Amino acid sequence: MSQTTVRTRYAPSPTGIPHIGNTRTALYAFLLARKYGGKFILRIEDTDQKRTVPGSLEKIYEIQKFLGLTPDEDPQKGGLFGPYIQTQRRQIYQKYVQELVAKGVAYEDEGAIRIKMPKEGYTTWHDLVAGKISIPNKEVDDKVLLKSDGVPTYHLAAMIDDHLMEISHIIRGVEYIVSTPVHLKIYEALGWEFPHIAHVPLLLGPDRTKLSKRHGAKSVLEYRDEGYLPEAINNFLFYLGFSYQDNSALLSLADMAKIFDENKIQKQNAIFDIQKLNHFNKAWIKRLSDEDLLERIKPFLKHQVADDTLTKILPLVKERITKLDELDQFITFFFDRPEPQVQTDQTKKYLADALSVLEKNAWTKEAIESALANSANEKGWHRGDYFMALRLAITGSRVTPPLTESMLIIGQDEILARLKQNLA
RNA sequence: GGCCCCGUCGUCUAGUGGUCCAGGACACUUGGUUCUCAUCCAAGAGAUCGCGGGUUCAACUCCCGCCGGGGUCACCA
Repeated sequence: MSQTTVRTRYAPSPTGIPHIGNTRTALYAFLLARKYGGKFILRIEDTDQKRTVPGSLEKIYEIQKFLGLTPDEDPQKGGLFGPYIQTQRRQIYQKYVQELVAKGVAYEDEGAIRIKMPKEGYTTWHDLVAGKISIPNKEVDDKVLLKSDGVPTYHLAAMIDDHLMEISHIIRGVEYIVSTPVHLKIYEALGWEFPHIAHVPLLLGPDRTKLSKRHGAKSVLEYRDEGYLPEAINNFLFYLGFSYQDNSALLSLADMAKIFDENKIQKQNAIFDIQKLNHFNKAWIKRLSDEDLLERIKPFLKHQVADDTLTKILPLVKERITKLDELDQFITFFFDRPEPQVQTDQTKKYLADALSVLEKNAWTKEAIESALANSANEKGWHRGDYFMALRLAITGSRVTPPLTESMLIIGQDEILARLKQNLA
């Protein structure tokens, strides 16, 4: 490695939308490159044509863009080591397969080329995550390197590419641990120096089984559509397998890159805990500036709301929502007059009183608040009950943003109308 | 099943022989602030450190066995 720059890669196969566990691995690869001022490469491993799902590539780009995990080199923007799509590199692999065969490290078998693995001894390496790993060679069979149709398998293509693209750190999932001896063998046979390697653990579902599509594992895109912020997702993923301070600090990608340590990635599988994600999302929403939140919330609104109105509403609700998609329902009463509530004799008294107060009162927060509170006090009424009756009549809900501020936004005429309607 | 990896509160973790009858965070409970909710503040509950043996004056920390979980055994990645 020595003086060479750090280059990491995220190499998904376009066989569907990567789920959030894969994305965590991508995040770590990204952070490692950023930490050392290196390069982060996105490479597409599409050697299994049969499993390729159309549209996957676009989704992969979409996820990276959404999270801000921008590659320095990828199929779109290119780079010095392209092409970055393996099926476009087929001729490159041929040369190395021949070299492997010539050296007696690989052999033909029914039209395919297999690597010849030793039958005894152990293959041992230092894994950045697990430490020393040792696998008996007899457990590793002669993997196919080049399929009979001339297309390379992962084992061959990924290793040739990692070397040619000068990858300094291979960061991938634990499922590749057992085939690492094959990869080491290829590097060794070709006389190349093996990169640092880290096998990061899995993300498990709440039932402790591997997160997968059939267990409802979602992609980042689905979380985005529910109203999770990219900042929150990154922050959550970062702490799921890495520890820093109190494990709840709000960190930007730049912050994370600074403190990330490839030697301190957790060894054990982590369980996906939606509550922790929710915590980060809520915290990040709260931290967003009103202007920023305004733009981000728009795609989630069914109501047509003018910017200046939304600007007034946002401060009242931003620390009351966990996800962006919760806001719309929360602010409905600002625009739609709720159905009249069922009133008791007592709540009618409250509303009639409030109506008489509000009809002639100055229309400011302080004036409304004190007038209403004073009136309730004079009658000897419980303020909470009094305001709740008002809240229900005006918003149709027991859980709302602050009442007086909301009233100001809705406007005096409409407020009076709603009260009258409830008294009718 | 063979091989490999892992095993501290529900969850994410701190912890590398004594300062840990185990600390923090999220979630949870309670109280305070408050017109509701949320925020914020405070307090609390929650882990016999997977189990059993060793080694040691002393182990969550070292060794062995067991159990549990996961990964992998494709011309998939």
